Amino acid sequence: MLLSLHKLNLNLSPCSSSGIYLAVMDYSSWINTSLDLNINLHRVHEELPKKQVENNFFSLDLEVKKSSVKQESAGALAEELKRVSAENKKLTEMLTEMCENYNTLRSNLMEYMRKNPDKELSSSKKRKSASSNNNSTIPMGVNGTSESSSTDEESCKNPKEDMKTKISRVYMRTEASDTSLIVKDGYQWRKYGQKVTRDNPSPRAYFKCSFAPSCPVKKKVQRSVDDQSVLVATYEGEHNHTHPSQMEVTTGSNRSVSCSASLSSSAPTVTLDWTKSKSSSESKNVNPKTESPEVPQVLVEQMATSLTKDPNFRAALVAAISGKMLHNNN
DNA sequence: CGTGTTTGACCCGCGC
DNA sequence: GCGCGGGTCAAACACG
Repeated sequence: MLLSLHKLNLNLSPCSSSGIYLAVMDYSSWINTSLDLNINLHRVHEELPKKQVENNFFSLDLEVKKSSVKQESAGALAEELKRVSAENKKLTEMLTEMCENYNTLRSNLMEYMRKNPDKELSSSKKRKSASSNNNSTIPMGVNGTSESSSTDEESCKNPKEDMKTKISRVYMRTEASDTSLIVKDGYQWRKYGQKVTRDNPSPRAYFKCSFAPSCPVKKKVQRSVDDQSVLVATYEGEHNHTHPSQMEVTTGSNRSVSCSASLSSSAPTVTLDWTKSKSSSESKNVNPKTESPEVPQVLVEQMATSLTKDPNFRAALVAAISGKMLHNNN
């Protein structure tokens, strides 16, 4: 079980801002996965002698080794370890399969979107000269993040540019008290300006992709004039580079999970950054691996909270770690 | 010291 | 031509 926990290295990476819906879908599936894992964890927890497990975990000084564990119970533990390892292997395989399915689905979706880029545009073209803050219908996603179709209201002002740059808009619900204009989309942005516009008391922040000038993408982030808890991010252009988290994966670096070095690398990796605190500055999260970029922060925190609050999960973690220790001591 | 943010100044398009 | 407003620049500043 410990092994599978270590292998949880979430790779949800929409290639562009238009992938946020996808990320939401994926994440819900991962929630289900975690629930399954919890169920299994619970079983492990029940089947292991809790008291002994906790002793093993909290006394790190080889007392465990010296303690008078009878050979019978040691044998039972070894058997249990074997069983848990098998279960872990099975879970890892399930996880692998799930990730493969996810990747297949995602690539299919990307392919479809690439082949049908005009379908959404055509509908928006019917709208005529909407106001610059058209919030009449804000589609909210599961996690409060959503995206409207690419708008052409800017193209009315600048038709030439619209031929080259793709403009999309993303709405993201945040805490109204949160004054930071941060939209976590996974990419790294460099803020280059901020303005208070006439039609909205909230300041508008201007960002460039940190890969600029090679990557021409810009984004503007401003709170909705109607609902201060909604951030409106307007993206201009398309990234001409891979997603930072994908780059991490492709380069094969794996720095995030300290205990995973000894594990086989066949399984997909999921990184849930539980240590990440609310940062006041998006760009300070320079480590794309720990950023869990396209994963909504709230969701991550909820998952982390639910897991860490779950006594079964904690006990199972204790069991797994102590099991590992025992295994190493043998 | 390098990198990113802040913020006032500047540029430019648009309407009058 | 002038003023307004949105967008960008770049020096100063903050931070690790």
